Parts: sequence; structure tokens; C-alpha cells
Amino acid sequence: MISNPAAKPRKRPLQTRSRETVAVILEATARILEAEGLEAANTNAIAARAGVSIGSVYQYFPDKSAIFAELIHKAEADLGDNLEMLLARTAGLSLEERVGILVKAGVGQQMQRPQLARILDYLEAAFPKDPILKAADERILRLIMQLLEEHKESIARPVSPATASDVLSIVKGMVDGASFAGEVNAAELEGRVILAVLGYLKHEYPAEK
Amino acid sequence: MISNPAAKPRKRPLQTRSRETVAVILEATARILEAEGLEAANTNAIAARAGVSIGSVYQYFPDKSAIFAELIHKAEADLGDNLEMLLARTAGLSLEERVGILVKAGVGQQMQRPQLARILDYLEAAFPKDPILKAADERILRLIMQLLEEHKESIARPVSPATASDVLSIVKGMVDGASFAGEVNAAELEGRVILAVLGYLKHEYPAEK
DNA sequence: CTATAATGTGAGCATTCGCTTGCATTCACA
DNA sequence: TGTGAATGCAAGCGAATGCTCACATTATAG
Repeated sequence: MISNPAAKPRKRPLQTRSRETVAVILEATARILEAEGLEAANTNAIAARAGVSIGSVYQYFPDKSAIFAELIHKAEADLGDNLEMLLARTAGLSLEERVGILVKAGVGQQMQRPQLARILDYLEAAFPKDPILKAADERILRLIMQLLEEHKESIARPVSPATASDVLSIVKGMVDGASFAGEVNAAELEGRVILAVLGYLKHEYPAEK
Repeated sequence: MISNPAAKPRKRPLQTRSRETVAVILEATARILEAEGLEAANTNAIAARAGVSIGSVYQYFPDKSAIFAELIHKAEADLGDNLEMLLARTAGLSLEERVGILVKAGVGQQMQRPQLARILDYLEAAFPKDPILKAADERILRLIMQLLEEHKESIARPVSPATASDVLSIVKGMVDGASFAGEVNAAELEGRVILAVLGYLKHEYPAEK
């Protein structure tokens, strides 16, 4: 192998090099998942798509599921960070305004790569015991509960984990359904999701049955 | 093999025997899916659980995915039949009453085997082209649209496929979320889903933004 | 009872997959 | 420039998987 040291770009320093390998593996996995689905995301395909050898994959991940778990964790951490920031930034606004802003952020994030989001949501149920994922999930629910708490006079629902979980489920469910139906316009969908969440939170009906 | 014709139950006639084999294979697949998940549902495991040889499995299904597709189709057909019957039976009632009844049926059906419903919903996205599944799905949406149409003066949403799809997504999303969270009480969940659907359909809010 | 069709069987083939291991290359630092 | 540690490589192993095929069993018809 003839090498030309001057012509090829210098490798970055140690820790950074490996960090990039990890990032490349994760992005390759995400791309395969969203383009070809769960079955196509085998370790050989991931390594090939990442432009990395399988050995390198297993240097940073103990097994295949750890790659998926890391993707899930990143997505949840991103959503959590986003919600946390927006909650702080919108303190003082009305429930309607805040739900509009938060839902828009959540829907927007999920609609960037809807197929991927769908598969990661599915996979999450396959790691029911992972404490890191559990914590990230609970953090999101806590943030939603915080919003509910700060507006409890404006809502007709109890401030409970079930209510927070319902709100999250409505958002995820509607995004999944819309992307399954081929919808791509995030803005229009956002409006409908906001209506659904506010409709759920704000209205009571006379005792059924 | 010593046989006692009078003591052992007569085998049923030809066509029925094979139909039962098919049913047994489907039920075995469903059981594996809900108890052990998608990865565990391989053809050998399915045949073993069904008490049938692999050869028999492939006599009635061209490949593994056809077994899954058949399960999805059955679930959708059941839901469609149910909705159709209830729609006819409740003609004349109010929107609130009808939504209550239909949602209760839909949630009840999903909650009977929530893990299975979750996986089948996920798998449905893997067969985007199957015309039979597409038709079953469209039938359900048409039935929901029929309900909306018959109450369009009571709702604040346009009668459109998107609205029908939203309603279905809200129901499925909330059931998935609740069962993921470990909720098992269908009755309580039903009430919340009804609130969400009615909240979405009945209320308008002054122009956002 | 015999012939024929329908149904059931399961060993095993070809392939794929997750992962290990032994070795090569590149880096930081003296 | 030399050294040890960090990182990268890829052949390939053992196990599992989807599926076929040659054959056995059971039911129906004449």
C-alpha cells in the first residue's frame, strides 16, 4: 500500500478520533433503520455503512442492542433538553401558548426523521429494564407534569403521571400515524396535535354512562 | 400403534383439518409475539409452539412475513366488523354517546392483548404495499369518517381522512403508551381516551400565532 | 380394497448473523 | 525517533434462521 503522508488529511487526536468513530457508527445505524428498517440493521451492514470494520463497532459497543439503546437515549435526551429549555423560557405565558410551543418542538423533532422515531419508539419497549432509558423517560414525564402543575387551574385533568403519559402518547401516536399515512407537512400536523392536546387537557364532560 | 376407533375422537373432514392447522399456526405466532417479542418469532419456534412441523407451516404460508400479515389482517378485520356493527346499532344517538361506545370497543380490543397489538401495529408499517392490509385500513378510516359525517354539526374539525386518521392515532397511541407504562385497567383508560377524542373533535381555539 | 389426492413430517441445505480474535496501524509523548 | 497504548482491521467461527424436499400418513372416491 503506497501512502502519501503529506496528501492525506491528518488524523485528529486520540480521544477525538474514537469519538468520531462512535458518532459515525450511530449515524450509520440511524440511516439504515430509517431507510431499510430493523431487519436490515445487522452489525455487518452497520460497519459497512459506517465505513468502519466490525471490530471497531465492538470496541465501543458491547453488543448490537447497545447501539440501539444509545440512539434511543440520545433522542430522549434531546427531547428532554428541548422541553426543559422551553419550559424555562416560556414561564409566565398561558397554557395555550406554552402547549403550542412545546408541542411544536416535540412534533418538529419527531418529524425530522419520522421512520427512525417510529422504530426507536418500538425498540424502547424491548429494553424495559435499562435504568438509563427509564430515567430519560421519567425526566420527560416530569417535565410535562411540571407544565400541568403550573397551569392546574386551567386544566380539567388531574396532575398525575397518567395525564402526562397520555399527553406524550397523543403526540407520539399522532406523529406516527401521520407519517404512516404519508403526511410530510409538519406545520399542519403541529396545529392538529396542539388541538388534540389542549382538547384533552381543558375539557370535562358530564358523567358518562 | 394400537388404535381404538371408538375411543379416540374422529378426525374432522379434510378441509377442516387444514383450516385448524392454519388457525393453530396463527395462534402460536400470536402467543410468541406477545410473550417473547418479534425476534423470538422465528419459523422453527412457531412450528414447535403450534405442535406442527415446519413443512406444514410452509404449506399454508409462502413465507414468514405472510404469517404476520395474516395476523394483522385478522385484527383489522375484527376491528372493522366491530365498528361497522356498532355504528349501525347506535344510529340516532349523540356524538358523545357514540364515541363513548366505539372508543370503548376499540380500546377493549387492543387491551385484550396489548403487547401483540403493539407489535402488529409496528409490523404494519413493514408491509406498506400489501393491498389487502391497505384496504382493511381504509375501511376503518371510512367508518370513522362516516361517524364524523353524521355529526358534522357537533364537531369543530373538518370531515377529512386526516381527522379520521388522527382519531385512530390518538386511540392507538394512548393504548400503546398506557400498556407500556404498565397500565392494565382498561376501564379507566377508556374514559381518558374518550375525553381525548371528544376534546379533539369538539373544540376550537382562537387562531394561534 | 385400491387408487389418488390432501395433508403432515422433519432432516438438513444454504445462508446470514452476531461476535471474537489476532494482527496492523496510528497516536501521544519522551 | 522509539515506545507503548489506543485504535482500527477483517477473516472467519459457531449458532441460528428461513425454507425445501423426499417421504409418510390420512382422508376421499370409485
